[in-house]
Amino acid sequence: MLPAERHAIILKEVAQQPAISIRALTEKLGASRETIRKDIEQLAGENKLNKVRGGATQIRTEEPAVEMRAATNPKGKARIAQHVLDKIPNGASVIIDNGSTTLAFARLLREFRTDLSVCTNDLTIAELLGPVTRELTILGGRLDVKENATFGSAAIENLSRFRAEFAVIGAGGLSGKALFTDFSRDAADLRHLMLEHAEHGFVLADSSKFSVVGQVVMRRFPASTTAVLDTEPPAEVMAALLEKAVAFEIA
Amino acid sequence: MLPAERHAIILKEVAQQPAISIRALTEKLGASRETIRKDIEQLAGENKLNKVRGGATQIRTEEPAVEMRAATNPKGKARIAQHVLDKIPNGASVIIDNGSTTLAFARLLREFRTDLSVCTNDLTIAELLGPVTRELTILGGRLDVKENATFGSAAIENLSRFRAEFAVIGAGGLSGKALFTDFSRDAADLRHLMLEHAEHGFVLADSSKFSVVGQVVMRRFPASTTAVLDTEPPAEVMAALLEKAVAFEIA
DNA sequence: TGCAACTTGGCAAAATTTGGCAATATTTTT
DNA sequence: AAAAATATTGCCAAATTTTGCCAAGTTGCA
Repeated sequence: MLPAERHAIILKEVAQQPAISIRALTEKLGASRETIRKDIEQLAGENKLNKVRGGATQIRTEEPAVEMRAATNPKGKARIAQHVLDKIPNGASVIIDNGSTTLAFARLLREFRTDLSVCTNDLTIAELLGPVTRELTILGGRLDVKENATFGSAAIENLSRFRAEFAVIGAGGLSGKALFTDFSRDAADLRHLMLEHAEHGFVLADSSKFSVVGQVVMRRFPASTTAVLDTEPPAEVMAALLEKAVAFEIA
Repeated sequence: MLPAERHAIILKEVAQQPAISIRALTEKLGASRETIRKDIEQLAGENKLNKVRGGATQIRTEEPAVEMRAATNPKGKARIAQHVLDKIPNGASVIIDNGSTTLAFARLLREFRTDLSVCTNDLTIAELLGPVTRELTILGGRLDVKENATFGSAAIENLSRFRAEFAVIGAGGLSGKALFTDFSRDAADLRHLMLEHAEHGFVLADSSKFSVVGQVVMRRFPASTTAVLDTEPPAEVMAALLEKAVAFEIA
């Protein structure tokens, strides 16, 4: 059995189920633990799968739907939202990213801040805040139906004409290895640009994002950016944040 | 059985039912109580579920009620919409304006045309057509809450980068004196640009617009534009249309 | 024969199981 | 209804198993 054959079978298995154990693979492939282990090591290096103790797990290629994410850790998201809200003065201009955490932030805004100028690519947030903000600008672009938000080059171009005092963005995942990651290149690019186009940026990541790794690694944030978490992150995430000098606060 | 597998199954169970007992999970997963207990502890730490005595419960959140826009569908608008729809081939690109008549057109599209590329400034139409069109582009800009659509210089700039085979726009009023009129400069400008950026333009005006005169007079349409009415207009409107050489059809 | 890939063995680390005991819930008895 | 008896569960610590990782040995192939 050639290595390429094994790799193909391993990837097929991992595509069919969320995880596969080394033990199961040794039987299926007739190879020793160590060989399988090295196969997994290599495939993990190529980002084809995640290496975990005892086997491998599939790399999540898309994040769960917004409704699902909104149901995850609502308390943590609300606490983060309140923390950020306290830092935004009345009358400010704010760029708000698409996502479940930023949606929680928008819900708070609707109740307590009716004098803001808001710019967003999230249609759910836009319809939520439209009636209560002083002005609401929507970023045009290709509509992603699942996210109910716009992305793509048109959105980026649209945003390039816009500046704000604050940017509030989300993240797909936060891990020790890759730090902030996202599930699509489009989203990552747009988010980065949002940070660059604001005087102060906030990156919201609740604890359900810990240990989640998306495919796209976000670029280094501008210096004016602060990450806001709801709980103390795992040790390796904490170490990575400190090493990369990412400013962060715990709500 | 890998931890990741167990976690996935536990979360699936908890998503399906409001609560799940450790006892049931030990049987289903073939792991000991203590392992399950630690799994639940960890997942609860990530706020994926609630840890309770004897098992775990799902995190439930109140979902904001989705307000449904009351949709009346007058016969005239539907007839106009059908008339225009017949002229648009499958796979075409279409710019759709904001408004109630164009909304009727969009409803038809949703049922009969799932292979179009659509560009619109109307969020209601966007959410209606998003799931069924090949691609949907939203024009960015200032959100008009009453219209649930975007307008302003940003929308115009956005549109300047966009071209389509067809444009389907509405009108605020149609009268003998002023011909096509609108209620805001923003809307009129955007509509005119939509016509200019399409090979064929359709201006939809049902009979309820006949005796209405808006504040803003629309500029002369491009030659490629056809007005579509649902009934024969009053004599003076008819005369004006003929005099100004506006192409029109009655659905 | 030489080289690369694979296997085997061993040890440390991590995960899991097991058993015990206290706290809490449930049932039975008074 | 209160109290006692019984069962269940949480939590802790030790024992057991599994796994990772390293190094040495073996196999297969050109």
